[in-house]
This record gives sequence, C-alpha cells and structure tokens, in this order.
Amino acid sequence: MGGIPACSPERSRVPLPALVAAEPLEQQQARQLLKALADPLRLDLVQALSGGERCVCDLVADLNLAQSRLSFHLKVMREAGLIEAREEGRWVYYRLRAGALEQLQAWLGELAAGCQAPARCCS
Amino acid sequence: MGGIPACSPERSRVPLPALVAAEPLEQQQARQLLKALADPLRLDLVQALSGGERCVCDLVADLNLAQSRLSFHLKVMREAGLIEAREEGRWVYYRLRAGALEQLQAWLGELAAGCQAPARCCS
DNA sequence: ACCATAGATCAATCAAAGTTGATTGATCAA
DNA sequence: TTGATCAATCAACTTTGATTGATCTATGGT
Repeated sequence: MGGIPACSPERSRVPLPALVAAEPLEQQQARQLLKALADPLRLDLVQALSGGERCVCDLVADLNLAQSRLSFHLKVMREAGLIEAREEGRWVYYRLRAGALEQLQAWLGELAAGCQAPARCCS
Repeated sequence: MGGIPACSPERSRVPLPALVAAEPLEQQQARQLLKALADPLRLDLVQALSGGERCVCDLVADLNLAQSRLSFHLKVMREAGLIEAREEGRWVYYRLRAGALEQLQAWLGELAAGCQAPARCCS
C-alpha cells in the first residue's frame, strides 16, 4: 500500500505493453480481450474505431464524455491489446488491432469445434 | 425487496430464456456473451464444456468448487445464451451453444473488416 | 516566458459482480 | 415413507470495477 514513490513519477505517455504476436492466444489474454470488449462504453468505442483510426479529442467530442473517463477505458483496452496508440505531437490516435480480433475469432472457433460431443455419463 | 411471495414459490428448474436464432447479433447480446466469457472461472467452465456436454455434479467435482458458486456462474452463462441445459432425472447437463460462438465470431469479423482505415485528421 | 490545449493519472466515491453458507424443491433408492 | 443426493435460490458479505473531479506533464502558439 503506502509505497515509496519511484525515483521520479516520470509520467510518460502510453507506456503500456500488450499482446505479442499472432499466436494461438492464451486463456489469460483471451480473457483480457473479452473483458475489454464486455462493457457498453467500450463497445461504443470499438464501434467508433471500427471505421478506422481516431484521435482522443475527437472521441471525447463524438461520444460526449468526460476526458478522464475516456482515458480510463482506452487504457483498459490498450492493456488488453485490443487497441494501440500512435502519438503525433500533442495528439494521440487510437486504432483497433485487427490481429487481436482475428486471434479471438480463432479462439472461439476452436471452442465451437468440439462442443457437440454427447455427455460423458455422470458417475 | 419485501415482495409478496408469488402464489407458490414454485421453484421449477432452468427457467431462463436466451438468444433466438443465428441472426447478426445485436450489440446488447454480443455484450452479454462477451461478459459471460470474460471471467476466469467461467472460462474454465467453457474449457470444460468445449469437449462436450457435462453434468453439474461432474463439473463441481472436476473444478473443485462450491456448488452454489458453480450454479451462479452457470446461470450467468445461460442468461447470456452461451450455454444451454438439459434435465435428465435428478441431473442437469450443460453444453455450449455452438451457434452463439459462431455469431460472436462473425461479429468480430465485421469489426476487423474496416478498422485499418487511416485517421480522419482531428479538427 | 507565459498561457492554452491534449491527454494521462490519482484518490475518493459509488455501483455492480462474485462468494459463502444455509435452505428448498425434486428425484430416486431402500 | 424416510433418507440421500442433485441442483437452484436467497440473504449477507466481500471484492472488483467504473465514475468523478483535481492534478500533472507535454506540446505548441504568442
């Protein structure tokens, strides 16, 4: 809890890592992606980004929400690897990571594959 | 809150409706499915069901969890239309709804389609 | 240097989800 | 009919997640 503040707060922007490659997607990553998608506001954001890259100030205006609120949700999505950011001067542009969506699709496909088996009879 | 108990408590099992067809999937339904998937325990359940139908008592044993806890999560998944139940005597068997998974896949596909457009320049 | 804007972060608050243990209704076997 | 087991539900509690408003840093214009 009451942590020693690291040498300097050093508040650099967009410091967050994410998913790595187009690999099969581990359960943990899938969960983060799903959680990042499973929220009404974030779903609106995804919708807004589904037509292409947008900058934060536009999103604030278009969706008419508090900037800190937007920033919070963008962070959740970024940390999940669902979106990525590109800085340009003062502005930050966000876009969906198509790769993440495709990984998730593939992951769902695998689930659907074997799920029709008849019940193992219970004890 | 302090409700008048309906004529008789009538605790019939598995009363919950769900998704209807293999249609394009509305945002609200997508969100429910995503939320149903976005939980560690429920993901374990999905995993367990991905090989085919299982009965509750087996799931309790295999995943080693409290029965009421399992029941709660099964209900969330059922209400989202992610799984469905089949009663047989004393037992209830659950299985994944492949249709739901496929709908979700398709929904993701549409998102991925247009998201690579270059930024609309901001203001 | 100064001020305005863009956007991230923090602390406090509030709401939504999950957990637990106990109870209840059904079903089945003895 | 009694007793055991399966599974859903409820009420109390705990944990997690979202919202808000205030700061804070970086960039750019004057």
